[in-house]
Amino acid sequence: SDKPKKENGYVRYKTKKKKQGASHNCTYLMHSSPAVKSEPEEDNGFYPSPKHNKSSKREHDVEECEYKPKKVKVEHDKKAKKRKHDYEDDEEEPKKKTKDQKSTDGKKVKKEEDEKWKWWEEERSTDGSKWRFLEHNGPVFAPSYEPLPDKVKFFYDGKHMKLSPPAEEVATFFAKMLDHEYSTKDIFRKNFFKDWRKEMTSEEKSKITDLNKCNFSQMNDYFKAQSEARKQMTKEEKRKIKEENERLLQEYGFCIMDNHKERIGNFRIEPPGLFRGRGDHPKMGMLKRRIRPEDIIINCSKDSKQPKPPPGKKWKEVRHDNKVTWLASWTENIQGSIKYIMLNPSSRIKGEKDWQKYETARRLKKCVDRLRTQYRDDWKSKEMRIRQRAVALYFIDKLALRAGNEKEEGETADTVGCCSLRVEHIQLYPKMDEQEFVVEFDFLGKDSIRYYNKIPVEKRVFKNLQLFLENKQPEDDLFDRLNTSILNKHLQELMDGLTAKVFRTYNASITLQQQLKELTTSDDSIPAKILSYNRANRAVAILCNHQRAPPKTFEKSMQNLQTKIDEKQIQLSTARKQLKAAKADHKASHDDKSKKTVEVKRKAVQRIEEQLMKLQVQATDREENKQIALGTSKLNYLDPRISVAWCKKYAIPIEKIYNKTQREKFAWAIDMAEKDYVF
DNA sequence: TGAACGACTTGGGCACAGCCCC
DNA sequence: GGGGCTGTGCCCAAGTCGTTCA
Repeated sequence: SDKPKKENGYVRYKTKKKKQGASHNCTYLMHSSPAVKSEPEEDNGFYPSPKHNKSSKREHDVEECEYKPKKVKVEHDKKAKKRKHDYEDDEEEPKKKTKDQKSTDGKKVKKEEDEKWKWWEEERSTDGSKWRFLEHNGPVFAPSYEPLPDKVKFFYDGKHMKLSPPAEEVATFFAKMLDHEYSTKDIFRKNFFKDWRKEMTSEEKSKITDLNKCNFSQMNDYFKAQSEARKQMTKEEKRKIKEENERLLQEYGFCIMDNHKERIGNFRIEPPGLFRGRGDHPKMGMLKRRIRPEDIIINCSKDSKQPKPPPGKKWKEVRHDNKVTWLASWTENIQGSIKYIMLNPSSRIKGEKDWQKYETARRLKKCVDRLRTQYRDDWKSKEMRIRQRAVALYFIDKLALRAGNEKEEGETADTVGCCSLRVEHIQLYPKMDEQEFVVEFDFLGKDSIRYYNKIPVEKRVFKNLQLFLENKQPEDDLFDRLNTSILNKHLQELMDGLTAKVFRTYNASITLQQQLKELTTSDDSIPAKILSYNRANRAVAILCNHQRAPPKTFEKSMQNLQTKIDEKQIQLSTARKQLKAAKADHKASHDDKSKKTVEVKRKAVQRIEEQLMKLQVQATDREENKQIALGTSKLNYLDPRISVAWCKKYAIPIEKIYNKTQREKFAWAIDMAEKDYVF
């Protein structure tokens, strides 16, 4: 029997939660489960197909000669030397930079030169330091508050009331959000009002006691008018603003890191405002306070020119920690977490990490079969904790679920991942729609995005889930003997650097590679091939549950596209008739002029056919993409070398797949991947 | 040992620049 | 030249995971 011997007083691992856990469960399963026939590996599109597993000689060769930092951390030097060697055959090793890195002359490093900088061909330090030299100008602060003009009035209980500047500023935050659904939510209003009162003078506090009696409509109208005025600005005014932004970017948007001018990702400090959490966030509406220089910790080299705080102000601290990558940080007041200013994804420091991430996923590819065999075995373990770990890992692998850290109740929206799933999030169906052992998942994941899925699982998984659910309440943890720390510790033992999230990267990338192989036809036109690429990308986005709200203009834009298609079809039929007539004319006359006309008409038909096909492909793509966000997987989960190789193999310009920013981020991959690259 | 902290990646929404079409 | 649409980049919230603290 699958029934365990029950044991009380087990240790709970979920310590952060205040909720009571399941009343009891067992630590050891004293009776082994009946032998369950091992089911064949299902081909659900997530696992590599048997064909894929048997990597061909060619694939093997490619992998052997590639840029593969097997142990990225410890063999960085060797890797770099090997790469250097790899490049010697076909490419000149980049010239060594000779600038004095300790000099602020580094600023003079030309942008053009840096755009071409191939950091991936250089050796990196192995001592854990992230940089040797770092110089920057500090962050840009939010503009200070400008009081409203006198004509813009605030009313309380129907009477005009002049607010003190601090109270007025916070009131404007709310006034700006009147048209947003947020401002109607009880929690939002309650939190806002509580924090707003803290900014009021004692007189204001005694008068303003009910948010429902506050009238912000004049403020709201004022900001709408301002926004409208911005849209109506003359070209000259717009140009001036653009120039000012460019000046700020040039002054604060770059830093010098190890001799190279690097773009900073977010050099502006977040302005004050009302916190807008996602989903049912208990803190929505709270006041995000203004960040001042006294709140900022600056990180830079000891020997660099330190950023100057605004006149009369001081930084909280200036430190020189080269074990971290951030340039400045501050603590925000809502969650008490630290916010950072860091480099742009195109920077060396981010690129290296990204590259390393995909190399770890590729290492997983090599041992994933062994891991799968092991967790299947573990489904039969005598220990409950091992069974839970194995079933959770199966979900993470098969469904690309996130790890699911514990969260403090009442601090954030109630969302879960794999390890934090609760009984109420799954339903078991021994039989459903002709399928056996179906598990229905329904929960809110990251960003309160709903995850809903019904999947048939292996019998042993199903039986285990039934066991985990025994004697539990809906709000109890499904995996009460497991948390992400335990899971990751286990994974670390199985493969160096392996964590739950590596499975997501691995499954995403391998799915893209398989789908591209399956969907691409050499004879297809470029738009058709791009449709195939987007479909492969889409398969990954669906796997990772990357959803988006359908764009507000979706229906209209589809309609427009359909109108264009209809018009094009009419155009095509006219062109075809003309071609037919021209052919008949030529048949009768047999002269050169009519022959030429036939050619012209034939070309016209061809051109219109192509245009029509392009529009139809576009419509299909857009329709299929209605609620799917491709960006996240493209940017974070898909080894860019797969896409680059695909482009090279099918002669697709890389610009069709990656826009400018993406090309900058993936410069390393674009440079190194050849058409025969295999993930 | 578990909680808290810190550093970093991942994520969807939205404003707006810029392009296209009339 | 103007209006509308779309893609891009920014914004900043919300995750993951390793380290430090008590």
